[in-house]
Amino acid sequence: MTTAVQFSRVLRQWGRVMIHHSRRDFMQIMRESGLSMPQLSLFMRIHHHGCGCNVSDVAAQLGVSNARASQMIERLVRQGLLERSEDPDDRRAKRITLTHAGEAQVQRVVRSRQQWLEELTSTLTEAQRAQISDALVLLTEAASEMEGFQLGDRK
Amino acid sequence: MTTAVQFSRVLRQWGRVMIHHSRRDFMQIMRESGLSMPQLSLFMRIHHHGCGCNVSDVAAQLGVSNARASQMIERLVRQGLLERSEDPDDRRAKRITLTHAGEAQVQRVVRSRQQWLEELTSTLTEAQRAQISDALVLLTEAASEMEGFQLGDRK
DNA sequence: TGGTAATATTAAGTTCGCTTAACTAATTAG
DNA sequence: CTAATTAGTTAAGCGAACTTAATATTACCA
Repeated sequence: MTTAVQFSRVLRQWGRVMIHHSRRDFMQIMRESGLSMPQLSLFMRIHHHGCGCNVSDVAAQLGVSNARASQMIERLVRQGLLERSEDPDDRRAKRITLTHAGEAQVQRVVRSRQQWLEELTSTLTEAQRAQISDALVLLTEAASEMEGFQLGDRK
Repeated sequence: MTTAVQFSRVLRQWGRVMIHHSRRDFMQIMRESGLSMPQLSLFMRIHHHGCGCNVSDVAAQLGVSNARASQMIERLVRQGLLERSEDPDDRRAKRITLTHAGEAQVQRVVRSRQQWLEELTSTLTEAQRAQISDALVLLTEAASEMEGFQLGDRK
């Protein structure tokens, strides 16, 4: 018998494990790269958002004034992690993109998560993987339907 | 057929959904309670750690000097969120614990996560729950074995 | 027992994050 | 075409975060 309470406890436990790891890796990379939490988060956002945010977008994402966003971007541009180019459609605006070096930082985060999950994968049998995979698809779809969370199959 | 690559992609997707929510709720509560990220994180740590950390523990957890930890704690004690008492075993040290009000802040975070998961639970059938539950137990145990992550069945 | 190490706090000073305000340049509206 | 708006940058300044150094108290050790 699986009561709703038991079920949600199992969900929470797995969530704890995931978040614990994710957080630890993230902070590790923060330290190693010398980037702050908002900075690295910003990189992840730009990466996932795809292409060009402008300065105002960045400010809104970070919950910060336009002036501050401009200052942060300025510093990161000087460090060679971000690139600032004119928006051809509106010459007042700037397109903010990751440089090769900036993208590399994002990849460190992505890879660290991937690595842990793949280690985990390797400890499971084929049958277990199939079972878990089906279950997680169910869950993810349920969550997605619950509030239109953007899944997106980005690469 | 479930290849390792496919499997780990499914895992990542669910992870993304979880972390996205967890993060959003956390920041919401930060804003509402007027606590900073390190402060609220600290509360979660103290809560999960069980009983009394001392000042040095807090400093280590936060990656900060002892002096700074002492200052932060001082402020939170004044706000009535933390309690500072003498360690009977070592009278140099102080035991840092959450007050009722501090624990209440932790509970806001805990409940917000719980609530989302329970909403999710309610959209699933009994059979689906059982299936997912089994799968997550497998996963959590695998992760636990992989590196002795402390599960702990607190309450 | 006397000296050294550990724990916590306080003081002083520095750095950093962030905001408001003023300014420039490009766009849109009347 | 002029006026108003919008995007971004720069400057000035406040306050919080953090550090080092000094101090007090307690524990350990030889």
